[in-house]
Amino acid sequence: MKNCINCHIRYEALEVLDEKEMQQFEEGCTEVHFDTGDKVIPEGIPVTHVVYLKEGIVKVCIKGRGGQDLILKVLAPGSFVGLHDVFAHTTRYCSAIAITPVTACYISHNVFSMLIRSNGDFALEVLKYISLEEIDYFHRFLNMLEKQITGRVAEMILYFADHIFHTDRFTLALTQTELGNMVGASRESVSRVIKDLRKDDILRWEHHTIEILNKELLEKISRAG
Amino acid sequence: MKNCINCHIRYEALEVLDEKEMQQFEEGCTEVHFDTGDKVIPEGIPVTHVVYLKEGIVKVCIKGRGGQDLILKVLAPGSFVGLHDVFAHTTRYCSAIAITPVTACYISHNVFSMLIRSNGDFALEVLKYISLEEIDYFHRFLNMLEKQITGRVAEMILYFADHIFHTDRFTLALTQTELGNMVGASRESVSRVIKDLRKDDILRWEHHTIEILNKELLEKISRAG
DNA sequence: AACGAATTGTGGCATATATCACACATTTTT
DNA sequence: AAAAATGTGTGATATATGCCACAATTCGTT
Repeated sequence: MKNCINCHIRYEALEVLDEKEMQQFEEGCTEVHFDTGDKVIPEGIPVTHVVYLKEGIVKVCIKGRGGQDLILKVLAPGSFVGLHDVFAHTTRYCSAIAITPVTACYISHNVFSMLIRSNGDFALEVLKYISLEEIDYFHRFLNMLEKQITGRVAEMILYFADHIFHTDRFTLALTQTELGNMVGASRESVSRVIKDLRKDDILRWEHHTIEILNKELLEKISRAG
Repeated sequence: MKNCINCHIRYEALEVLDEKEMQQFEEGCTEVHFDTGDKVIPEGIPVTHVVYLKEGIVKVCIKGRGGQDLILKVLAPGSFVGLHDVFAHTTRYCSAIAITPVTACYISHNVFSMLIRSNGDFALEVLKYISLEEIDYFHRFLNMLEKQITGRVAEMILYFADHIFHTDRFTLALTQTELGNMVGASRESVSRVIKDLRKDDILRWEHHTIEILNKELLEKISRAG
């Protein structure tokens, strides 16, 4: 099972590792399975491992006041989960919850740091990963500020289709309350936007299965805000 | 002038460099001066240098639609300016503008990358810097979402006092329109909040000089939102 | 000093969205 | 299968904040 060398979903930056380093990586790596709803990373625990998402979808959350979470991001396979926490603190700032069955690789923090120390190209790749992620958050930030809810919801749906599921028909195990937490809106507002999108035949939305019927228009709505 | 070894505002992670590396760093480093309003980093230009803020204050912006900028952050001396851009892209995603006279160190991108490659501890320090910055943005993100404008403005003022100027009386060369761009509010709303804070003797605000008169209450307002 | 340009203060109005409320549907538990 | 819990749809109402407008002030330039 533990076979990073032949893993085809593995982090592409591993290419820069030589054979011996790859072996060290593999030895520090453990595959873990989670069911839907499980905490892949609980909030506040000590950072001991780098978590890499191999299969399934997770949501990354931070706690607001009033106990309600903000969903920072939804991650698809091939992403690190909360990598920033590894270098920043000794405890976890973000939590991550599986919203489908998940297979994750837990890579020992020590091994990961050692590889960064010993292989400069690997260090640069990790820096690139975190930097791109940060810039990605700027995008979200900006979008939340300058668009109103219709546009934000439209963009979110497109994000799921294009970046997470890679298809225009997918099943999303998130409640409307959670979707609200993702775009900074109330559950009711999200519901109303979806109603309109359905009414105009832009979307099919049954239970948790979503299908984009008129992508062009949805993109237009997203852009217009 | 160019004397990183004895520079006392220098990035603390430079401690991990040995003498030879420090010398390489110094050789790749150029001090540059800017007047208020100058672009320390113009948007969209190729990334050639790491920029370190030695003296003065800069604002970091990204362009929204409609041409109006969002101010991502205001930086105090001892910070890197747009470090994420260095590793993420080949061109600048963010711009940075001096809001006081500024002295910045331009460190050749090549030298910086070389040091990351050759000194693993340095690489880890840089990773830590970027990670902490990213988490800091999560804070701002969350605050904007769950607080309303009064709380956001209060928090912004406290941020300036505590993290940028390190005193409760300071001169801030930003217009209210810009303050609005920082907290995601209109110029008028910012103006009204300031009016109230002045009326209640929490703040003195003359021209661009701000003095916090009742910090306890201001903190309470910031927390309450 | 003097003019125009930019910034700020404030009122009134419009509106997007939160909040409350409750019916209905759906899923989970017993 | 019944009951309980959870999630969803949708109306009514309240409100924070944006937008427009105009006066007052400050700033910058000649």
